[in-house]
Amino acid sequence: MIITVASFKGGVGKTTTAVHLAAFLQSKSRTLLIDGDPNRSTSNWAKRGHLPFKVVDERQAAMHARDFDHVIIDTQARPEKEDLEALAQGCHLLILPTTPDVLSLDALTLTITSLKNLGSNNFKVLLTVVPPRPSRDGDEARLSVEQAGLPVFDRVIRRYAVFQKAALAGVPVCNVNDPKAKDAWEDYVAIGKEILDGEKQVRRSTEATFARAV
Amino acid sequence: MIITVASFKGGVGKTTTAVHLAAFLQSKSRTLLIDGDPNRSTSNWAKRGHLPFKVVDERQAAMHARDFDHVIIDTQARPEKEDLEALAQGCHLLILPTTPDVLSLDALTLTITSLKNLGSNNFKVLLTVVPPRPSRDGDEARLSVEQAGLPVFDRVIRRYAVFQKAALAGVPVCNVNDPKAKDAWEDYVAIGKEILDGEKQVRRSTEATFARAV
Amino acid sequence: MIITVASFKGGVGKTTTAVHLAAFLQSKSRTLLIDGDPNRSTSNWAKRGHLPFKVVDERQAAMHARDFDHVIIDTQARPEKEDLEALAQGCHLLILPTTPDVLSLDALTLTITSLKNLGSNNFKVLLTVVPPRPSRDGDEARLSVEQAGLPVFDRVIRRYAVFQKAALAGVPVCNVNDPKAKDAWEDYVAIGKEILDGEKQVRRSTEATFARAV
Amino acid sequence: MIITVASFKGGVGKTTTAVHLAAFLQSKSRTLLIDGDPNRSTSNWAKRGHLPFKVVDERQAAMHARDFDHVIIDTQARPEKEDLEALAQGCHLLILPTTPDVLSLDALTLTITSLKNLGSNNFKVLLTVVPPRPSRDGDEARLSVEQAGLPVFDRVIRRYAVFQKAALAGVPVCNVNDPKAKDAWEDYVAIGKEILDGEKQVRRSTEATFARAV
DNA sequence: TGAGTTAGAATGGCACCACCCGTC
DNA sequence: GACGGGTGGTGCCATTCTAACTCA
Repeated sequence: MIITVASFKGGVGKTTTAVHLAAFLQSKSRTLLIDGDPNRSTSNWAKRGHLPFKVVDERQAAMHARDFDHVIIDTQARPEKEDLEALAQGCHLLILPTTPDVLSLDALTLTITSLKNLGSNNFKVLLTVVPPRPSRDGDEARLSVEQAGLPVFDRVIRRYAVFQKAALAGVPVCNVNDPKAKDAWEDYVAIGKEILDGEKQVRRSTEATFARAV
Repeated sequence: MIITVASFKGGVGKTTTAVHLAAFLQSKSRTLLIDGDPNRSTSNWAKRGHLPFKVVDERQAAMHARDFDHVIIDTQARPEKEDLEALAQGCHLLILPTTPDVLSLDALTLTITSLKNLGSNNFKVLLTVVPPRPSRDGDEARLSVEQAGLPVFDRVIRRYAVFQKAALAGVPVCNVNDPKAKDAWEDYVAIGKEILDGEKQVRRSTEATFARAV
Repeated sequence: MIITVASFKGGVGKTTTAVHLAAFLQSKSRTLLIDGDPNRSTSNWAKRGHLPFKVVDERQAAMHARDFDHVIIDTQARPEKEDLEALAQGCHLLILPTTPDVLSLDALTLTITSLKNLGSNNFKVLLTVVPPRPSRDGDEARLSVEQAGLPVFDRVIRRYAVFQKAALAGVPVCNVNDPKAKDAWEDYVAIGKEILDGEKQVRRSTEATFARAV
Repeated sequence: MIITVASFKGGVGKTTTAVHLAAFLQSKSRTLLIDGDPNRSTSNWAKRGHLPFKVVDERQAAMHARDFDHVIIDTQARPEKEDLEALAQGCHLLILPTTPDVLSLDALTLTITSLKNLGSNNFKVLLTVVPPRPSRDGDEARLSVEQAGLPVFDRVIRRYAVFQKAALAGVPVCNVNDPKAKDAWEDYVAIGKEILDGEKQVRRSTEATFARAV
């Protein structure tokens, strides 16, 4: 499965998302992370410590892609509208992490609408860096995104300091010694399961269609 | 005075910084904000409510610039290394807002070092979205930036929910009805004063040099 | 006076026009050329030789604009429809150089019509790279543009090899040692005069309106 | 086999080389061309007419790479020194097309030397746009490159107008109706055979090494 | 004078850090 | 002595309550 992570704004946990989804998928099957971000943020993460999967430069994508079952692509920060379509067509699932603040949601809805109009249906919004209750930011953001007619992951990624600790240590959050590490990791595990479930569902419906056709 | 706000990552409060510095300077003298961000984030902020200063498109910069005493330029999100030099030369002060997390600081130090080597000395780092104590993130980030030999503002911008409220309302934070509005606004007032003090100091030293020369 | 030069296709003499109008206006008053083309074509022209006016990067526009009487803006190659309006509003006169071939004229009329509908009336088409008689391309192109209801400069810029020589040498044509240099330069002088005459006329009518109002 | 085509200057036939090598390899086995050039020159070529192989955007590389035996990557125009190493590591063979003029050769030797020092040995220079005899440019260029210790293809690509005709028609030269089409096509066929021979040789030596090891 | 509105104060929940303590 | 778990303190955020103010 090929998953692309893209965002219109930085600082929304794009790299964190790419790293942790790769970590989750690696626990299921051979996974490759392609670092397409010009700041090489994923490669730097790996360099500081150790990530349990292979990370390669985007210019080496074609060479390595065929040797892995899952490929996560961490893209550049600010895709143009026209880039989006290309990105969506280059993967099975396009994940768009977004923080629940006005500026990010603005940027999201403005640009995504064009994607929806293009007929792409292989993308999903992921709410990240969600502040703890009693802040209702997460719920409001979800509402706003759903009202725009965009698909959203059921689970959100909460704001935990342990994610920064993990970036500093160069490991995924599950390998950090911290009381909150488990909670943080479970957020991504839940997202990973949503992804795999979604894929199964797609396959089943495809097979059903195929069976009917026969 | 011409001030440019630029950053390597989004979501670090670039737009918020541009808007509030413009609001502060407007209280001193006629101020123009040039929206150079491709998502037009500043223009959208203004559209939702009312900002106490003029906002124009970057393509109209040359036309309006001469009518104002202060000009704030909100640039695009991800300048290349080579862009940075051009940006620095196009203003009296280049402000680089940064959040105190590892990924942002990485991006900052990597790219800025080249600026320092180029001999530019008209830039200053601004720590933004700093989490409250007892988190020591702000202090650690300051230390890290200072050790890299980069100039930093004394004051930092703290993480307050009221900033998002202000963005939503389309006004500067000082015009929001909220118990924390005053605290948030004072952070930017303090930065504004640091800027004006710095400018005075530069002028004084320039005049002194001139006087000596005569 | 602020003049923007924009075009929908490359290779229509956009840079050549910007450079020579700046050279003409500099002979009247302090003139600045802003290089807004991503390939930095004007800056490269200046780098190869010497231009009799100041050339700056677009990102330094706000800083320098106020120190000059005339500003010529050489924009990026391929503006979108929505960009056009912004460009038109950011200057006193928008010049659209066009070669007299079918493809260029097509692109021109299609896009400009929207400008006309927006009520902008501060733009003018300039026929460039016009082949010598007996080719009637120039006349036909003029007819076609006028029938579309678009304002055109009376004079056209003829196709002269000396323009390429000038670009190579990094100087305006008037400083090239060539028998045709004078003819080529006079084309731009005539355009420059049309521009200044137009401005005077506008001023006179504005003053007349004002007098009547009083 | 994964082949990357890169060059330091534009106008050296990078796109032409990528297209025709892909056309040749397609006649042997399933071949994919990845268009990594920001101006989408290859995609545009394909759009004008029809190319006998699949062309995809670089952002879709990971998705499609695994379904083809050969992959040709047409990279961006102006790689930095640091990019070169990454490019070389991302392919089995890095082809560097160069025209036999002083400026190009200069740029080539300067930058390549670093590659050679890095120990990369999977690259080869291809002389392109070589003018016909009696010009000795081709021979001199080959001499100069060989003296620099760089590997060069035995065959060169000659300058034929039919290449431009092919680009305009959106097909490979072999599908153009022109007396010179056969000659032009044979140049690339010869290069293609050199590449496949080289690969066989590498495989044989690898197997020999392996056999010895056993 | 009463009702609605608004500003300020108090409360509870959560996340973070620091400290303490027990165990190996 | 090092590591892990538990506890307390601080600060932000949202809610609720209360008090004062406005307007009819």
